Amino acid sequence: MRWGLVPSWFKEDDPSKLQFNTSNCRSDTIMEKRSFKVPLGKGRRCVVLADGFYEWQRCQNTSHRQPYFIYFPQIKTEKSSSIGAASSPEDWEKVWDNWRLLTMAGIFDCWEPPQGGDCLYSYTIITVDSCKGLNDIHHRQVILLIPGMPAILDGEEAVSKWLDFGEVSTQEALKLIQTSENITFHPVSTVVNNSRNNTPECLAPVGLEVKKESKASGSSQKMLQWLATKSPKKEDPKTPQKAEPDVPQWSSQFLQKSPFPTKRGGAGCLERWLKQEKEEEPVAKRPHNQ
DNA sequence: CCAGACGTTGTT
DNA sequence: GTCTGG
DNA sequence: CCAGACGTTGTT
DNA sequence: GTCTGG
Repeated sequence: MRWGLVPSWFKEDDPSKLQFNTSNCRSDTIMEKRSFKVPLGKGRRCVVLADGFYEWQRCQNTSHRQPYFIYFPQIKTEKSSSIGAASSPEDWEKVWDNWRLLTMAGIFDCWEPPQGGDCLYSYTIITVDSCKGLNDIHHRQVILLIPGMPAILDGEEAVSKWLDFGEVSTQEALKLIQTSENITFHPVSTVVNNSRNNTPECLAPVGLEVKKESKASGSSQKMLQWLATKSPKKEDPKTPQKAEPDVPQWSSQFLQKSPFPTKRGGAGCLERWLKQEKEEEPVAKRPHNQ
């Protein structure tokens, strides 16, 4: 699925021409936004998985912005109870082996290219007010981190309910969209500032940097080396596929032939349902008072 | 009725 | 200053 | 969010 | 496609 919801009514021939941001969806106005309310009413709810996400702290009197990696608290290891610059590479290995992925609530839609072709599935991530923990005290310093954060579905039950469009009405599902306090974070290098950088260094803990880019120090150095060699790959660093001779408007990476392979009927049923835009839905009529 | 938007982040 | 690409 | 482009002619 | 603004 493509990040950035492309509404089903979008008229252009290339989804990249969408002239407004749909990467996120404010939970407080979700029912008054055409681009989100309609697919939500059709039960098009999804869950977005990620190791975590980044936020930048605005510092007073400087243009420097400190990035943080934010994620679910992880299972404790015998040696350390938290992840930080002091953690050893060994601890990190165990943590990564059992990493609990962040589960964020999203809404998706299906877009049929006007010129024909497979439907494009795309999604938006719902945002909520930031939690206390992200505006809290850290290293004796008050850090005012962020005003908003993604809506986190904490636990299997919340995830299941959010996905169960048949049994859980939009009204009920929206009750799952609230600020979660079950989150932790640590500062990371400004290497993450450039989105072209996609290396383990992006999420490695660092001491709060002071001025210029200081080299990673001591244990941090060792850990980075470990991350570079043994950590799970975040993406294939290989060269991008060379362009096809006759690829039309958008990159083929955004097109899926069949997001739900018709294996044993069940998925095919969902696939069929996804394409039926005119059918009455089994979901209760949406409420207007949230 | 028609025309035009349809959205979020953040803000010196 | 504003928009696109990642 | 941040980084980086923002443009046209014509082509080594 | 659906809603808002004029």
